[in-house]
Amino acid sequence: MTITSRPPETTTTGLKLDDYLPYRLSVASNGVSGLIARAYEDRFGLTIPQWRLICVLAEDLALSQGGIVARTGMDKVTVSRAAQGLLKRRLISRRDHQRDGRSHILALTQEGTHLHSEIAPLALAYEAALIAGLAPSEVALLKRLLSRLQGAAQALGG
Amino acid sequence: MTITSRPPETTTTGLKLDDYLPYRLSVASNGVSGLIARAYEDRFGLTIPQWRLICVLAEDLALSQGGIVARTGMDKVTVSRAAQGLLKRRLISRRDHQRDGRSHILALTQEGTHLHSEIAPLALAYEAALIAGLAPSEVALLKRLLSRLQGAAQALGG
DNA sequence: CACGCTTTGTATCAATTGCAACAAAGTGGC
DNA sequence: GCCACTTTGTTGCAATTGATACAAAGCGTG
Repeated sequence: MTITSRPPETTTTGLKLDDYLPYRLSVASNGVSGLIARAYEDRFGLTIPQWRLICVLAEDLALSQGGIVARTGMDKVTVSRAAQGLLKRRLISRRDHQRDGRSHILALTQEGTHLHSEIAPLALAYEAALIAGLAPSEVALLKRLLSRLQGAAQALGG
Repeated sequence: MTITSRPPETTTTGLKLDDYLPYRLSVASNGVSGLIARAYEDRFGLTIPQWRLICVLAEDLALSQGGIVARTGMDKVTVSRAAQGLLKRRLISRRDHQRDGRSHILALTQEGTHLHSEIAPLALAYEAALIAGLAPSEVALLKRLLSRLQGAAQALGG
């Protein structure tokens, strides 16, 4: 909530938490992620990683797990577990790769495709609600800035 | 990395992961948080929650744990454990509240204040590096938009 | 083809997280 | 003043997470 009036200032350092970008970013992201995660979990029994897999496969049709890792930056362990969960529910299928016995090709089943088409409008509605009141140009700028931050973080540490 | 060229599109739904704001927000935030977390952990042995407590106490001088929860939105368990860790290292002190025997007042020790003044420049340097190349007006807008998103998420979900 | 090296995915483990239950203290109606 | 209700902070527990180690398969040089 961050309600309280903030009287005394001691810092000579010029660091104020409420103005510190990484903090703001984290708080905003946690709020949004929490909201979305609860929605998917409650209504469809999907975790965020599972939902991401479904989205990626809906876009790219078929990928190996390594391909999903490259595409999303998720951890390979996370992808592996998400894939196992989706497999159990038969939302994705898993064919052996012809040329590479280690690798498998993941793709949405019909059921998975159906679920995706069912959830996508909800996801878009959430996004729309979040950005309600913002000008399209502001949203575009926001996305550009987020990419920039992500790139800078990666360059600095990754 | 998100390197690959993205040829085939199957979605009739208009949902593209790379363009989906909650996803972008989460990826950017994780990248930035990870960077910062590693820096604090490696160089000072502080977790992010601990660092937040230090910042809040540097700004507000003295607060109960409940006050910190109200101020930051952190979970009370997280605050409790962060406080325990800082207490063990004598970076904060803990006086009994006069009127309320359940509550304690946390404040930075001299050592804690010193550590804060040591870390703050590093924190600011990271922020500066992240937003290098952005116009101040863009940064200001970014912060406003993040607040907006956070508020919207809270309003939608509780 | 044999040997080392890389790559793909899984399993194991330790740390972090947040919810729920709890003890201790405070508040208020009667 | 007593009894129910709230508030503050801690503890226990179960789930999630990611780093590490690993098995299985491919690659490549001789």
